[in-house]
Amino acid sequence: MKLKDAYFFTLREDAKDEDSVSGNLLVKAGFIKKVSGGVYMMLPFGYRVQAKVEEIIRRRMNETGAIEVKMPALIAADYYEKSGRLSNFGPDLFKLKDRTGKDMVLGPTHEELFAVAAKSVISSYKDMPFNIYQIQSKYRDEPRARYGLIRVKEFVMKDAYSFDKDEAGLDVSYKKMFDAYKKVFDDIGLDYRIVRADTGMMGGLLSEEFQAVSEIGEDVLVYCDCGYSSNLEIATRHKGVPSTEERKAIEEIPTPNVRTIEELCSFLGKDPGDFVKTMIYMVSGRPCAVVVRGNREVCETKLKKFLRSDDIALAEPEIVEKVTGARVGFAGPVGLRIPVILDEEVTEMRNFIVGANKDDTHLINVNPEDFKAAAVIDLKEVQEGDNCPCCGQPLKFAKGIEVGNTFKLGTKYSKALDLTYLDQNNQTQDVWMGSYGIGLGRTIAAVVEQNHDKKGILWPEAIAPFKVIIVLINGKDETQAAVAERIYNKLTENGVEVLLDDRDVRAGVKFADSELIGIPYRVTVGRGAKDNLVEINKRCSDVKEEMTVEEAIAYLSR
RNA sequence: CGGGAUGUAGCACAGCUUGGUAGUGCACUUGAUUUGGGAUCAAGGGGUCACAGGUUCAAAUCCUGCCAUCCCGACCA
Repeated sequence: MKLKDAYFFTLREDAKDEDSVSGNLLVKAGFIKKVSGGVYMMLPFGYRVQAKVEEIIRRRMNETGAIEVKMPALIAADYYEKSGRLSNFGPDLFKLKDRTGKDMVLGPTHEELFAVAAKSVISSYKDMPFNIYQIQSKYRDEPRARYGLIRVKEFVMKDAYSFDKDEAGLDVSYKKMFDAYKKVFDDIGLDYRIVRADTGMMGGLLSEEFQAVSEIGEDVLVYCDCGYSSNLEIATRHKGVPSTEERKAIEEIPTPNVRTIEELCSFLGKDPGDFVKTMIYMVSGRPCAVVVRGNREVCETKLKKFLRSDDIALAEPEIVEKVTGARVGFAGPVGLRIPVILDEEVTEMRNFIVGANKDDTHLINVNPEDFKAAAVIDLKEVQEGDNCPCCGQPLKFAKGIEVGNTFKLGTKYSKALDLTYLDQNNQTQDVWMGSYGIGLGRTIAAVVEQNHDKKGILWPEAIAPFKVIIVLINGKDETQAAVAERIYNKLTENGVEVLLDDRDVRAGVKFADSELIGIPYRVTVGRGAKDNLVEINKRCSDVKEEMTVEEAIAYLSR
């Protein structure tokens, strides 16, 4: 591509409405342009990068034997009604009507249609396994779009679905996809980590996330040198050592207007870890107390899983008062008449402090024997430094951007969608499904988050929009122009993707733009041209190397 | 959905408190001088001041409404 007559622009100033480094750089460098909140145009260079990512994914998918299809984005709502997801997705789903009033949705993900597609081919156990996938736009009405391409309302996703006759088959299909995903992200050159994740209420068997390590990541990754790796939502810790402290007599103490753990700590001169806090939740309309150590957070994912309900929320103050008989801030497990779910860590504690279910009052020297727990489970979030459940070493935390997810769905899904086959014994069986997604825009944004400097983007060669940019210093100098043209033609002939900056602007502008857009190799054609010499430098280093035109062509054609 | 901030030329902003009919930098056009790290000088073009009402002789400015964008929150007792 020659820049002079191309559709190309960059911005000199930061975009005022982009909050992330990647969003800002992609906008400044002219790769994307915001249309409205969470909706972007893909401009030529951005589109080229996306095409590169697509090709890498396509190659790795096809290697596994997966076959590409393309589903519509506009889908009759019936399909989602049947699967129960119309309500499940709730407000995140884009809903619309056609002119006859028929309800339609813009697909947020495509299990339904893929199941429909699979039905056409599956009737016998002999019809499996197979895997079909697509690269297509998804629509989700995010409550808050942000971070450039990272959280958007319309995005391109690769989604694949595997169909097997039994669990062993699913394991094989899953492993294939899992390995292919590693190759995809290795090819792209992303720094990522694979973590176990919650399977959610759709009832899968296993979910693993591919997380690009990044400070702006919205997920917390918990890991250990021993190999343990998990999303915070389901991470656990190694059990602690029970306290051997002698039991003391329970005692009521006045704590006027002390409502928060922090206030209580300064009031009593204790640490949050000396307290046990009690939170009143509403679970499908019924109150329930959740009890964890004072310096801990409740993990709602774990709670939901235990309660087998998605419908949980902290109770309103009025309910808390009704249930505990005290204002918010003084709830405790002793004497409560609602079910108490206790975090296992509390059973290791002795003589702790809890709310007394009485205004301005707490109890000290409380022990687990002093109240009844309906259940004792792990329902807290782990913290950095907690002991690894596998090896006991301190756990480490990192933040990640979820760029891919692999999912063993099992049969629950096919049951809901009535996807069955006949086995060797002429018995109807459920199909075992897996689903696998990669967010293209997120992947691109994550690459930029991980690969940039003050001057701009540093694309890994695998997904750079061009491999080489030729900076023609003075286009009016016929020798320079001829040399640049010769290199451009020769490289193009050799199959190298090359960009020629033949614009009639000053050299400084061309240098700055070449760095902003992050092309891996730059050829500078300037004063050396008359001696058949050019300069080469890599975007990722400051070293300039002078060589002859022929040497440069050979070097860049490798 | 709750709280906050912002909407003025293609981009980034000033002007608003104290109403008097719009400005700066970059970009753009023309000319000259420049020409290996975002040039200089000169002369220009471009804005129903987000939108809709209201107050006023007069509104970018004050009032009301509305839309959009961004931030924070949307669970810690």
